Amino acid sequence: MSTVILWLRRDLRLHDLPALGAAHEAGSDILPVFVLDPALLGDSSVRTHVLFGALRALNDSYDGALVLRTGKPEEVIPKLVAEVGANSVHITLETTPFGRRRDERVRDALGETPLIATGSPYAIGPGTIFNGSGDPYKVFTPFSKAWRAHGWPRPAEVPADLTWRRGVDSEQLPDAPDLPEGMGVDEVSEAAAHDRWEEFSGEAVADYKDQRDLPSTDGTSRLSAQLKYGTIHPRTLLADLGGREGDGIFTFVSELAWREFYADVLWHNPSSVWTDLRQSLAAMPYDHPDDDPDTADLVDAWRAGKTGYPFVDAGMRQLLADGWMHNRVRMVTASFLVKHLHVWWPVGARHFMEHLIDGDIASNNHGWQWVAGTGTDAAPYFRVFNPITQGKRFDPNGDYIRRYVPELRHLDGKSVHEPWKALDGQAHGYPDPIVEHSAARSEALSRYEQAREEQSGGTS
DNA sequence: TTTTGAGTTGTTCGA
DNA sequence: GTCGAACAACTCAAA
Repeated sequence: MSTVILWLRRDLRLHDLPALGAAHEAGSDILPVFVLDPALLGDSSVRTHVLFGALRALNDSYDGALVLRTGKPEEVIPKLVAEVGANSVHITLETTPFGRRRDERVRDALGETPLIATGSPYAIGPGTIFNGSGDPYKVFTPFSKAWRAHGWPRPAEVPADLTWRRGVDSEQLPDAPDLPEGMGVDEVSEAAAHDRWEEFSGEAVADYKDQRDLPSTDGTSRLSAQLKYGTIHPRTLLADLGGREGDGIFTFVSELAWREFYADVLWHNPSSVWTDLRQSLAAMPYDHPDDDPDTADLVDAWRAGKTGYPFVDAGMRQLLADGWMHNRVRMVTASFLVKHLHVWWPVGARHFMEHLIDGDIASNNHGWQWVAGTGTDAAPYFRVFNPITQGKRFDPNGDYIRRYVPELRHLDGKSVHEPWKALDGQAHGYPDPIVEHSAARSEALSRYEQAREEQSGGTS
């Protein structure tokens, strides 16, 4: 029996894995391998921590057959092919700019041995859905309609008679980086993903439309990190939902569609990963933390959750405490950095990517571009989130704020949204606002005005 | 080709 | 307090 390699990356599961089926159909023993690529492991110690947990769980579900190797994939994979005499390497298609370049290098290095991609991390692979003119969609709503109309493939079955290739040397998984003191993150594994999905899809999904915007509740699916690592696939979720209808389910499916939309946008515009997708605000004057100590201080305060705006600070501290931030609060904190502190979005996107266990480059960076007004289907420039109003609307009783900002726990109810108005006048170590809202807002609008005049070439 | 309707997530102001 | 209008202009998608 010959050997085929199953090189795993963002697909750390056993079930509903088309690449596994494709490898099996080659009629050979399967050698599953994960490459510990130093270029990736340095990105985020939090994500490295959850990745290692996911790999341990994967090895268990693969009956101990998973092989680990450290190094550049374009060196490790061809070497392993030669070592075990593999006749092909199977992968799930990678769609990010980094992953596509890496896979091309590996393909080149493999020479005659084929690198075969089956499936993708998405229900419908990026580069599949086009509008009536044959162009990629640039607006979410029509994309999502076409995406729904296209339909989704059925989940893939686990092959009944899998045989793993045995006797190949594997490295020990290194110790995972320690999490910061007091930090707790959700487990990322196929079992944890299915447990959470079962819990969420049973009842909570029906209330998703109403509950998803309230960060004090458990109203979201909290599956983002599982989807990022592929411990569960969106095709599985969509199939489970089957013909179920309702506002909650429709809204949840829309969120899956957003994930697919941003992946599609990035697929067609790889350079938009760290640069403005649209050039309409190319002339925007930003403040730069690397050039200006005052701006550096403001950005540091934002990172630490010490802006003096409770809803913003709760979010930034949730990120540091849990490796995750509620979506509503991601928008508010991102808007604050860009529009209140006047800092270019990649500065914030990098911070999020460093700390989010779900750090997904397409969703994260295009979410930031949406906020900043430089992305596809972006928010209009005059839309500046009011961090106080957002807190009052989406955390009316202040429970979320008190959970993450202990200095404010002595304040009851909604008084927590404006601690400077508190009668006791005691700061309890909580900072005053680092910028004044209406002045910061006016400044943002005036900079946008400058950028637009510059862009149009006008001198008025 | 031209036209037309529409576009995740909001804020502020004034009646 | 509530409510509606204004905030700009542009691009996209489809008829």
